Amino acid sequence: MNPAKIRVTDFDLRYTIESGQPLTFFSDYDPKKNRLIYPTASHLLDIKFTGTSENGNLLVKGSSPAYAKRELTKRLRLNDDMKDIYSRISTDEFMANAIKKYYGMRLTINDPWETTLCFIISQYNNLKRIRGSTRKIVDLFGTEIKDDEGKVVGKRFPTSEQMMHITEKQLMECGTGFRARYIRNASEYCTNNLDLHKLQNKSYPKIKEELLEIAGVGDKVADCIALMGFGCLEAFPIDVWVKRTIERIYFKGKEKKIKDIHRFANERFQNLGGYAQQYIFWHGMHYE
DNA sequence: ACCCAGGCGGGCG
DNA sequence: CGCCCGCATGGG
Repeated sequence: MNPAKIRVTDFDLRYTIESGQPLTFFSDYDPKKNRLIYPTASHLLDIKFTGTSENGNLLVKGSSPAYAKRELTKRLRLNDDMKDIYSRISTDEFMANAIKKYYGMRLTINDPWETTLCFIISQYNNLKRIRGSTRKIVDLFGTEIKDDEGKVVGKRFPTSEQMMHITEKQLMECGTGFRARYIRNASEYCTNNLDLHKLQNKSYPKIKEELLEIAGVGDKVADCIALMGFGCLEAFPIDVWVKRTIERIYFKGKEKKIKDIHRFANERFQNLGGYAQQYIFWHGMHYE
């Protein structure tokens, strides 16, 4: 089958993949070739980027062109008008620099359950270890993905129901530490009490409210899931890097409460807090 | 050796 | 309520 060719503008595959979103944790990316192997629910997509961040193409193998286009348009938020978004979140020199440095970095939309797991694992953790743990879970317990000839080409994330049967000890062996208990609980809860897919078209406050019912999911993780699992651009997750960076840039290094930072971000970035946050996080983390 | 990481729940005042 | 603490584990 011919590869799908998708025109993209204001898009950078590398920054999008590497910027600490769930995609980072369970797909294979080769920066030299600018090529991504990405497991969706049913296919293993082989994605190659050519061109520049202003004007490029995605060449996608591994599925029909129609599927590839539909899936990636959603997952990589290809319909976002980045020029408009940038003009609205570029409120000062720091934001302008962040946008310039990581031009084309998109938010992504990931499977809600995968997103939930990734961000439960993320708490009080670092990117390298989050990646290691999630990959190990997929390797050990994931579902096989087959191509048209029935050949196994990769694995995808286990469902909550599949994960319900993984013991705490097995989860600990994946390096999840004290989060193993939360993972077990979330697997049960999202199998028996909360169907994440039914939150799909709900409002951000409603989605967050429901997510907070999962033991092991707090304010920050719920915002991450709302943003990267459900696409709520008004969510503004505040982790240590975002907090630290905002205090440094906008409050002369003075410590602020999470609540105050939420208020600040709401006033400044309005319903595009999620995008602003992604640039603050990634640029702030690599600052100096 | 020591400190920290895309935080959270529980316990205490 | 707000604040403080412990939590597993590997890398700097």
